Amino acid sequence: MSVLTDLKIKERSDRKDLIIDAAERVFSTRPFNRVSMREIAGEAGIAPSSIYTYFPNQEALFVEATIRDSNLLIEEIAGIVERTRAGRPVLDRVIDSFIEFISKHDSYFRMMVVFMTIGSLSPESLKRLNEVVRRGFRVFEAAFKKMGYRGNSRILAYHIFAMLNGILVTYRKLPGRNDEKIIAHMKRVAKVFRELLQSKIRKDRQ
Amino acid sequence: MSVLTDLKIKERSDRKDLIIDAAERVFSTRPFNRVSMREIAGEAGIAPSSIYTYFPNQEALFVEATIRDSNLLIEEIAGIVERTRAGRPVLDRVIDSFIEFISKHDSYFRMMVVFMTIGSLSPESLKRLNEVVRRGFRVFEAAFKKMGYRGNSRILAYHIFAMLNGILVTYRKLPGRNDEKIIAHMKRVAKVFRELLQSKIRKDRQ
DNA sequence: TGTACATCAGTGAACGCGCGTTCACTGATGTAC
DNA sequence: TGTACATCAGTGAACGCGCGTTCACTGATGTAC
Repeated sequence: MSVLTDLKIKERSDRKDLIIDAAERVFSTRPFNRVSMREIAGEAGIAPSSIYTYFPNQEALFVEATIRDSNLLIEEIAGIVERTRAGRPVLDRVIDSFIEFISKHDSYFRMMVVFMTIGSLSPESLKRLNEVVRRGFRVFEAAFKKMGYRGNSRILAYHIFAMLNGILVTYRKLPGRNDEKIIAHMKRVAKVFRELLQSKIRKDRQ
Repeated sequence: MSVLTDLKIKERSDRKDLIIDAAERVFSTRPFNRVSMREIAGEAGIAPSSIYTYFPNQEALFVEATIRDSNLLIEEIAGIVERTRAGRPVLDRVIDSFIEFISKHDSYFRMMVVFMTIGSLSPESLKRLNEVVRRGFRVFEAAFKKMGYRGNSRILAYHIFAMLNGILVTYRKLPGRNDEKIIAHMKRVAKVFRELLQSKIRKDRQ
């Protein structure tokens, strides 16, 4: 019985993933005010009403998608921080990976911005999203420690997270440039922070 | 005849302002997916159709509102940079003023984010908004020069603008804190950048 | 092995709603003689 | 000063549309005997 139940749960989660995949494809091809349950259902090849078998409403679907992608991103960054040996340029790698991930997962980023800007989420959703963000902070802190920063790395984590978000919001849609150029530009702008921080760390060591 | 024409133009611009004022009041009290032409008209005390006497469509109204506020903000920052004597902490003042302005003009910020995220503006609107952003960069550059920074102040301007945007997007709606605390938090996080930059300027001077 | 029944993912049609925008019109104001 | 006409800001009703969500149902699959 337990085996069967497990199978059921697995199946259910597979189907949820399928719907989330479709939602992301829609999110990354339409302006977000055009993303509708009908559109998502069409992309997934099911009836709009079927979505409600797996998600209680639209917000829950978007939140679940965001959390799924956040976990991917956090794992990727955590892996980089872990694998980088002391003395190697961990922050550059973290910055590059963050910017590349979000450029590749446009849908994820747009959902994030919607949540941050709308500010009318259910308490349950808010709680889940906040938990993810806090885990993200911890990974950034680990990176600063690895760089040899001895000051308050919590506020640095607040700073870099917001700074990277800002660069993505601000330059994601530079008119008249292709994606590659835009990504290069974003990385260059983000590394201003890394250079300043490194210069400070060296100075403090003296 | 010219005098009368001038009066007409003045009147027209006054009425546009009136509608923009109403739009901003609506924008700052409703989540932005609830901001409608009907709602704005109601707030302005006119019929929805009357808005179309002054603005060709919704996008044009939002763009005009954004540009009006941007000019206010840029003038404020430019004034601060101009009035601050050399050696005084110009960047702290600029940061504080930026964060306070945008916290006070929530509607402005939300429109900005919508534009940056949607990416489906008409070329005309895009051009006008870009022109404003470029003027903003120039003001930031002036501030860095005033601080005695001798390096590439253009990329610093790109950086600080995006960083401030990011801080506002990310922390504007921290759950469980009042506005005052949130503003203080944002200023603290933004000043990480100022501290690092100042440390670098001092080091370069040695 | 065959039959009756239970479960439940998935459906299609519909509900009620609010949206941006258009358009024929009204009525106040200004102009010409 | 009085009358006919032109202008045009502002209106109310309507257009067509797409939205999130609900619900009575179907039909495939699994279970019990």
